[in-house]
Amino acid sequence: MLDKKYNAAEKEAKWLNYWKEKSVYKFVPDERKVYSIDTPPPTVSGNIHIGHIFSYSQTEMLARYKRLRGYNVFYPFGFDDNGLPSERLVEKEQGKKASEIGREAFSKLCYDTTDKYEAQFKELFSRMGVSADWDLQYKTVSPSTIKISQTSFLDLVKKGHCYHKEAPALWCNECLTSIAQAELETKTIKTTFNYVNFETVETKEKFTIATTRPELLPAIVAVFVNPEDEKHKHLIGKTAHIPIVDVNVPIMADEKVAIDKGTGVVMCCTFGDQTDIEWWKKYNLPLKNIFTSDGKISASVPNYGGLKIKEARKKIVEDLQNGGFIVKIEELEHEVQTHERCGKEVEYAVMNQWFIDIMNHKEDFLRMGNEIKWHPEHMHSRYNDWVKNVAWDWCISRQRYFGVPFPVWYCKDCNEPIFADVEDLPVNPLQDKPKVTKCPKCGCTEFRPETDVMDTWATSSVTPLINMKYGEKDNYENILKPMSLRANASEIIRTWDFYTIVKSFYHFGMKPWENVMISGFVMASKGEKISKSKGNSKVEPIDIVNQYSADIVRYWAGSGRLGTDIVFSEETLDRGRKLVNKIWNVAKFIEMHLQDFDDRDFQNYEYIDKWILGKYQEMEAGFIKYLDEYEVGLALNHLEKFFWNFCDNYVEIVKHRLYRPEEFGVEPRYSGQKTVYMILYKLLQDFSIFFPFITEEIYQEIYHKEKSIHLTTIKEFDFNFKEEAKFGDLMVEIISAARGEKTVNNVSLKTPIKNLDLSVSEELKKAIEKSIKDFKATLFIENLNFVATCENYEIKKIELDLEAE
RNA sequence: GGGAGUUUAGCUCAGUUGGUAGAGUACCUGCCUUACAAGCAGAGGGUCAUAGGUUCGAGCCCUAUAACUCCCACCA
Repeated sequence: MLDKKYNAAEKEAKWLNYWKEKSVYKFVPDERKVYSIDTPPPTVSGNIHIGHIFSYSQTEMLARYKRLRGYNVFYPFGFDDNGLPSERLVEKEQGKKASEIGREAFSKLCYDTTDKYEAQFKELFSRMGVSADWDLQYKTVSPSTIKISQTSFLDLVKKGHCYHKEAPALWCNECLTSIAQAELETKTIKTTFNYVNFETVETKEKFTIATTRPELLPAIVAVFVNPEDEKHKHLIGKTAHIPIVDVNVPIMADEKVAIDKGTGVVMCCTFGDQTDIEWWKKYNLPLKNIFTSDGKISASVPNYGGLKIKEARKKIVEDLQNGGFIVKIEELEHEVQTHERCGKEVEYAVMNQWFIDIMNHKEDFLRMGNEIKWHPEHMHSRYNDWVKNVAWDWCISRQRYFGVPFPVWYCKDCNEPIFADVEDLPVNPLQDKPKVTKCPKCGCTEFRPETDVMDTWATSSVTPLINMKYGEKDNYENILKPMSLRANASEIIRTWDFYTIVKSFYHFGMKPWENVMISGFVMASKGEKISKSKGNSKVEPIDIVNQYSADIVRYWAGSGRLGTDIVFSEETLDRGRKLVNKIWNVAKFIEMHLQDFDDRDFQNYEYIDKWILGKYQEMEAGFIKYLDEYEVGLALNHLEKFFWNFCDNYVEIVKHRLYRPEEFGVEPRYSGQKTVYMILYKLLQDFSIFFPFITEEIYQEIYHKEKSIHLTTIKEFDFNFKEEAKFGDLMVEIISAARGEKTVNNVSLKTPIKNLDLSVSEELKKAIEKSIKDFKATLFIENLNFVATCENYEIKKIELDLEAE
């Protein structure tokens, strides 16, 4: 028998253990159709917050739904531990920079630290009942994933989609590495707009340029004006003399210059922004690299060498002012590009980097996006916007330590890259030697290893390959190409989703997944995002789970609409608590009445039983429809509504029949038993998606002691009880009205009704007559009188027996 | 500047093809009812952001506007 009170902590621990022991969620290929999920490997950021629970829960529920629908669900779990996020975490914990710790020691610290946090993450996700097959767990720096990343890299090199080139790249002088466009975050900052006078060499004519970055004056290589600019076009072709740094540069024309922005005259520096790079390439301008990699002015720059960028800015402005070159200085708020990992402004640096070709295949990536179904659909436009706007090839090399090494050496003499053989992977060029003994190009016998490592996303973008054990003998390539579902939050559409599509297209010429499901964010309060830096997550996930139980926290996590932000809400948790409690109580009630029940074929249902069976069938159709659209929250809502109707109306009606067969008959009682037996079974299945623990407890107690509810499948009813569903609802309305009459008279619902006079339609009258005993018993009616006919129904008189009190 | 989303009861949110506006919660009232007082029954509470338009009829469709959120582009 079910316990009087449900002890969530105890039962949840028990079932976690049971599922693990019985390998309930283990993926074993068989004849069933596979539903495969490409789970986002969470970044091991050292900070687990409530948002993690939210974003993984909806996917988790979908996995459970697909399992109930008979799919063989492939549901792996991974951790994204390589790369800059982990490095920054370690630097923060150690209070030292990676460069101060040393490459090897630092890498070891990274491994230890990520292991520690991974264990915490895994613990939390397990506690939440995530039904992943933990045997499929991976991390993005293990030998096997390094091997896959390196294989992917070599494949792209071989196919000509990945190249090594000295080119300007985005540079973070806080993290001391190049970064990719996708890692940029715009930030509004306050700065000054400085109007500086230049003059032409030829005519000594003064003209003004406006700049926010005067420290770039030593890097100036040209001045541009718009060819249509009446005020300035006469300057074109002349030479500008730059004050302070005392150099002469050509004045050139380009239609990209906005006449009404600033003064309409722009200085081109190598490099201040992306337009500079464009012009540099287009007009073949010289290169003046004035920044060091750690954010200072190069020693070679007179007067300003060695200063930090901001210091140099201040000093140059002072010098310009002293020289009388400043016309005016305006306060300005503008947006700058910062590195999302550290928030510092980015610069540009010309270095040898590995790039993956993006620009030549944008059309293909858009086509891939079109072939994928996006849920919700409008998230597709975020992908499209990004692909259309991306302006750089993807720089995948990072001048960091903790990541996947490039399987590459270079010839010491001619710099020819020497690639490892695929069969030798994984390799670490810092420790391993190339197979060849001399450079195939120049014959030199000495090599230097590539010291850069790959970008985090270069590895995260091969999760489908990791899942399919790409390159191994017994791989899942044929069942996971493409995978069924990718699920993640909207913020990483441009990184994780995009790069994965890029790689899948280059490797296989096809989309990586059939469906993409995008979740919203958890907001700390309305309009305020939970973020690591703000530390505004008010609750610790594990505390919440301990306080409410995993099932109840899942109720909150599952209640949002797909793609819509959610606020952490105790009210929602309370609602979940009530629901779970109700499920327990009604199960107890049903179990009590099933003690002598044996399940056999039965057709002769009572009218009101047909009503609830018909209602269930209606509900189930909608429930399935929502879930097929990935709308987990709406499905839950829909199910919940039916459930309360079942408890408050159906159970109240049928209970008299269940308690008193001597009065209502043995077969009508059986009809009720069979009905609650079937409906509870289905409710448990449906709720098992959201509440895997309590449903398992009830299921095993009442229905099956040997098998997990999570291994059952849904079989839809094929009743035809539409009419009963309709007239039953009308009866419930009448019952409700009669209850209301008792309530307004401040009497208990048990108070007998001496006379109930109804005017009803012929059809409703028939329906009531068919369920007359149930109807009268529910309301404690002594005399039910049909006094007239009308369209639906009308309650003519309710006479309560107040004496009976 | 371009794009996307949101705006419905005090609060959190549903509202499928256009047909009298919904749930939960909170507040108020009553009821210990052979599962559940963590419950049950009931009441009040809304100019569906604003302004136009289409339509016999608009929360829903069209146009414009506003506020909030997000993405992209803007470093001269």
